[in-house]
Amino acid sequence: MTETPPRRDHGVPAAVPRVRLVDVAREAGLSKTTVSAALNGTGRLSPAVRERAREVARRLGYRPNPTARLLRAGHARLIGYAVGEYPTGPGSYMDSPYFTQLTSAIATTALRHGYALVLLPTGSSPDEWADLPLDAAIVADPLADDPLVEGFIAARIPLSSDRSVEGRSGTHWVDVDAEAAVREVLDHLRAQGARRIAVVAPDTPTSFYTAALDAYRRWCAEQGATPLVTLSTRPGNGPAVEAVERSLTTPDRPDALFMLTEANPPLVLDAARRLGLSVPADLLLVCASEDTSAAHADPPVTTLSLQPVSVAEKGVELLVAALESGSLEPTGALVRTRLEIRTSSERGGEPAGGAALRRRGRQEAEYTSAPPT
Amino acid sequence: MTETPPRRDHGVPAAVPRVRLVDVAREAGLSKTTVSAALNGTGRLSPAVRERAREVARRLGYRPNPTARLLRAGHARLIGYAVGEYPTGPGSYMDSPYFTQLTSAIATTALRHGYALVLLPTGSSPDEWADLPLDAAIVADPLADDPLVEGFIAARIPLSSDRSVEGRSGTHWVDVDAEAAVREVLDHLRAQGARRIAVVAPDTPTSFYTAALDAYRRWCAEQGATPLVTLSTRPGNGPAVEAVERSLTTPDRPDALFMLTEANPPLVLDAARRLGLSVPADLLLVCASEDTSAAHADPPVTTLSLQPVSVAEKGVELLVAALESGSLEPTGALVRTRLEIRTSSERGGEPAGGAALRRRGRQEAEYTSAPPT
DNA sequence: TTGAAAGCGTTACCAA
DNA sequence: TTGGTAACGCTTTCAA
Repeated sequence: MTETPPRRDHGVPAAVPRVRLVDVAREAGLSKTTVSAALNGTGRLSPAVRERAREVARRLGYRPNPTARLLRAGHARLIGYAVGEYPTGPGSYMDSPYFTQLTSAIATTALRHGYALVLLPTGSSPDEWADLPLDAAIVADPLADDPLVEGFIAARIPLSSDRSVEGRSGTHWVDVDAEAAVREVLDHLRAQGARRIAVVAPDTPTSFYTAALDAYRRWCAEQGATPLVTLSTRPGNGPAVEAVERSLTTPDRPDALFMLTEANPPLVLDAARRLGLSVPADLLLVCASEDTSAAHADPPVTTLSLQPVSVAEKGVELLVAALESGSLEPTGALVRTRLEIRTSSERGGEPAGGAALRRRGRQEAEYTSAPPT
Repeated sequence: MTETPPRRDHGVPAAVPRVRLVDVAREAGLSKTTVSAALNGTGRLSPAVRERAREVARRLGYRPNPTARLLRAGHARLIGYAVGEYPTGPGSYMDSPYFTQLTSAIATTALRHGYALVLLPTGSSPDEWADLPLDAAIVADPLADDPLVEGFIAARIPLSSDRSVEGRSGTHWVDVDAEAAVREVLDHLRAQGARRIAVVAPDTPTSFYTAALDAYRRWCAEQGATPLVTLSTRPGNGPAVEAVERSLTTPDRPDALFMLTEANPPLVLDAARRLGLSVPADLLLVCASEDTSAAHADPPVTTLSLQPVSVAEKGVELLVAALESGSLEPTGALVRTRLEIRTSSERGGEPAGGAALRRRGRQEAEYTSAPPT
């Protein structure tokens, strides 16, 4: 006989009492075990029984309880995700194309490996996610002594983050090769004839920007050049544009600008234009940005991509590998950036307007104008 | 005596056998019940015992198993989130400021109500999330007969989406008032002197764009004006800019442009400039966009905000209210858009460059240039 | 004040 | 081939 436990509802008033495995079993005149095997395609069951169990389950609208399965399975296939940067400021990290692409790619990659991503609040305390059945976590751009990072490590939850966690048990890191990236940009600008290369960078302790500024200063020292650094103190396009204006109106007016601060490239061009500077004739421009508008700007803007997709993939892969193998061995990887050279940083490049005029030549036939009513 | 069940490891090789409640109980010489009460602050325990239990738990590094608590509690406080638009195209929905702000706001609002968001893949089949213990789901901009929407409804998982789910049991909808939005924009442009208002819209079946185009055509009919519609067929800034160029080179050249397609506003200005059109003197411009660069463009661009934050808040609130009350009663809400009028749509507005020249006057002292090395 | 035992809903082992 | 029973780890009722 199958047991018939009396149901004692507790908690939220359940509108419809959920159909459980026992309910299906009772209705089908089978045992829980048999029905479970039938639905999961496991065990050795006669086709007739299997089909009957399935039919009854379908008829009753049975849905296995995910939480119960999770408890049995011992893992939830859930990865927590948080971004450490800009803990306070207005406008979340989602305003940055770098972070949106990173977030999107992490979610996609995790999903491909069978894990779903749980969005955690920036700057939250470890207690808030203690009730979530997370198998692992990813913290992008952690703050110094990030409470989230420390919390996950203390909870022995495998963690993927940046180089600041290097070597700690159960952690994995991915970082961008800032040194190489900066050198590539500066060497490129110098080869194009730039002699006074200014940099606009955000005033954050984020590892990439710190490392990038260090690399810039080293490069300047090697070249015997004067570092020209302007800091943008708050996130957002407004402050970034102001920083550009300040940078370009310096006594020793630069002949090239390397925007490390993430800003909308057309806006940077606007700023230069307002100051009477023609890009690339008077000013070479390179923007560290993932903004797709760079390619369509006038002139198209050279960008340094921090390759958020690669960072995401590597971070997830290291984490998943450790998860599957059960290893606590820390691992890490360095990702190469990508310099996409466009007109804005090529001495002798076409001035603004050129590309557009050409484009107007091959007007497409897709135009649809509704007829007069 | 406390039971001492032999641990039989199964599944992934656990590097460190997790500390369970019984382990703490045994070590402290107490029962599971007592330790549980001590840690949760429930029951009536002597301060001494409570402290001892806590001390032992701390010493052993005990972490309650979230899944087990969830099974008891009957809910996971997890909300699934997916976006239906652009199921195939390259570049995810995360490329759009509207969706990033929506996503960010939904996550924040949900968290504030005690729910965490689980990112689901766009266009996934219902099987893929069947193992996730979701209490509810949100599908932004669902496709027609979206499999995700149908799956959630079939699984009796409370759902928040757009108006297409209106009236179905356990569903909630939030939509933007497209009709009112379009009328406000067109009336504004007409009041500024526009007579031939062109529209560029994406070629998607998304409810907002469909409704907006309908409203535009109705308005034109009322005014006895000719609808001038150009469709941008693919997502992204490139196709949007091309559509703008097509729209502005029409035989009956428009004197105002209403960009429904989400594009980077400075890029739209660029396109107009390349065609020899000065904004706002020759062309009034309004962009439906959440892009913050609109305010900093030259001239600043008037935007129609679809208020993703309001949409997010309302959607989550309706869902949470239903979750807490256990009601299956469908609910819904209409959100008002917001027209942010700037120079680009004001006849007689300041030409490009003006704002910047003023700004250069009050140069700030924040500039930091490193001294020569 | 403390603790034994009964669930929560599922899957896996092993006996019938 | 099928089914009883014992976990998974926790909270809670109820009896001592």
